[in-house]
Amino acid sequence: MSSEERKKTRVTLLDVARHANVSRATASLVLRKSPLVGSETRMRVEEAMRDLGYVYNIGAARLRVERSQIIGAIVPNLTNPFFAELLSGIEEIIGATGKVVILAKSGDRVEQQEMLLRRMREHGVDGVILCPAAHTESTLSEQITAWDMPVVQVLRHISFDMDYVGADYATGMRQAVDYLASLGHERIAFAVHGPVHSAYQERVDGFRDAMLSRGLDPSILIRFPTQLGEIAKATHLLFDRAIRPTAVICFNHLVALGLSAGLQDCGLTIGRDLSLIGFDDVADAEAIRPRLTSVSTGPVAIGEMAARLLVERIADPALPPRRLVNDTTLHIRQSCGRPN
Amino acid sequence: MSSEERKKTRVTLLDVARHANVSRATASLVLRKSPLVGSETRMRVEEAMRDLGYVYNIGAARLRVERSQIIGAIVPNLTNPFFAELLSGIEEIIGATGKVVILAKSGDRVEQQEMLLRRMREHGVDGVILCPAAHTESTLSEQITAWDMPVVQVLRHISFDMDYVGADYATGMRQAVDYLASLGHERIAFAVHGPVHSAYQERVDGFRDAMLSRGLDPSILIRFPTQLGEIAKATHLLFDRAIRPTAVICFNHLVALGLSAGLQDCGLTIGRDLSLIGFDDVADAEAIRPRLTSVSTGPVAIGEMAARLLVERIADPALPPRRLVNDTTLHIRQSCGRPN
DNA sequence: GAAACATTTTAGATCGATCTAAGTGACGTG
DNA sequence: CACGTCACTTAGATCGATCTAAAATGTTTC
Repeated sequence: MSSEERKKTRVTLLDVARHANVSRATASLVLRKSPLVGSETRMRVEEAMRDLGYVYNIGAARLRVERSQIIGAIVPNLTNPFFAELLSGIEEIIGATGKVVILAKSGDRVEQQEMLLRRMREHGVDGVILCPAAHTESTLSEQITAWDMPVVQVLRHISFDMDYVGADYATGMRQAVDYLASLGHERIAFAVHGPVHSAYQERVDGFRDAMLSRGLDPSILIRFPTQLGEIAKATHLLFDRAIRPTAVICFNHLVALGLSAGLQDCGLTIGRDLSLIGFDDVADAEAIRPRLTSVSTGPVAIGEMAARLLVERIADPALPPRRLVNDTTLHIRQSCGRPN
Repeated sequence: MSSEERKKTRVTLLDVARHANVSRATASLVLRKSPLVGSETRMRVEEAMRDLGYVYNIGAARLRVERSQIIGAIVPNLTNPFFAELLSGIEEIIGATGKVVILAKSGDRVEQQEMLLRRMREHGVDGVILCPAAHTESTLSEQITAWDMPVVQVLRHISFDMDYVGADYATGMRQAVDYLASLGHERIAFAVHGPVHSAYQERVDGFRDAMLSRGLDPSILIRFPTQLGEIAKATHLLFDRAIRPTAVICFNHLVALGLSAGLQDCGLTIGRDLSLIGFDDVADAEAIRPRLTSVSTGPVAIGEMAARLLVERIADPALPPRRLVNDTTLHIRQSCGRPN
């Protein structure tokens, strides 16, 4: 009993081998489904594994072979459903390839992100899917290549030397602007918030380009607070300017939800008094009434694409860097009408 | 150059030791901040680490010492913001202790969950935070103790032999029922959905008890579809019965969002024509108008509690199993009024 | 100057897998 | 019957850390 208890040691491949009357090497071959072992032997070993309740020790294997079967995912934030959906896509694909994903949030803080990258290297991850924290220096990319660690950037990019998967923000913006323009809107505001990063810049640029190409004034950029509750309270910012917009495009789903609530709080009717277009269309946004016309960027699909890209990158590190942008779709619902 | 290239081997502790003119053992002691090494030596070694860009290899260390610094988290689903917030709490605490979390979703499928548990064992996780898939057999708990793997159950429980952290669903239900009753409601429905599990049962039981103790009919249980969009479309189920409820308590935030949307689609005014109480109050629910009166269960806090419990459990596996329930709070907002 | 002691340092075994290179038999062939 | 082939099987080194037990060094004491 006491000797049983002290012998808390896990079942090892050697135990299996002994139990099956073969060598450690043969047992290892069975484990890796090598065609070299005879079928009778194979069966005996597999039975031994079952009998002893053997569990493969990836950590030990990894020491020899250069593959940990772990990949990392670093996102700014998890409470934002947009990133949660992204992660869901990542986990789906990575899990299907038999790997496992280590999750971490940077809080959009560069030092935290640095710490996480180091921690992941310590764990010997095979690669990382990184949504770079705002204000990440582009030199990070050089460090990463120096470490030769496969990395795919998602949603935001800091360098052209690494793979990137994101949404086609420019087209999304154009879809939104075109639609509003087609309804007759001319004074269109872009309601932004959060830190500046590539995706922010692309949306702002996309907005500007789309507006200019229609001959409209692209300068109505209004900056809102970070938190959902605060955004709703700050709705008045829309009306504080000399030129009052007749339509608003929202930076992301948080701004969309916030303004949708805030406008109703002001007693305004969305779609009649003011047109509103959302961005990023996460699942919960379906529940907003009036239904939000919105540009959908497909976070789950982006996560899946990023995961696939990373897997390919790990398989062949020599591949030239690729950039994938997911198409956006304008879902026309009820939050837009003609200007008045 | 070519010899440099082929020497792609990572910097090891032995390299550091040689560079600092000490033995591997000493370098290892420095790494672990042992007080045994002289300060001059320590500095020399630390400098060598910096010079060579040494990265600790946790995997190798783990082979000797029984600690992988990895914990697992298994949830049914990630696109549901409730679980995302839970995860955020978990990551926060685990990350702060220097560990790392492996994330996986079971899709509420028992076989998938089994596969994930095995995979995590293969990775040698120090423990797992598990939200058991619906229909998980309680025998799983025996297996887990046989593996002697520290596990904390969250939100749902299948066994009293393992730690558990959840919300105080019974009290939450009582708060909701009491509040509605105090407004004069007598025909209160409970709108449920999803698979049956302990948390489901606790809510249903809580509802029944609370209703009975007020002398009210506890039998108005209405079952809704799984998807948000479907729920809204199924709103009519509320009115299909002989006795028409004047108030509805929602099983979770999905049902709350769905019905909130569905009722507005029916042209009803929430709070006047029908009172609605939400459950689980996730961040995005703030954007619903009229503002949803809701029982908040605090997923982030639950995640944090679970993580702390797991850390303690890992430190002392002999601890008796504990059960923690997080208090619920009724947030009174605008979705309830007197019956008419 | 030897013994006793404290302070640092180290050689070598070890964890649990994989990989290389070599070793068995059994069988067919010239 | 020696030899090459084929189909398996295996001993032993190896990955990069930790740990034990012992050695080297310096200090004090008698």
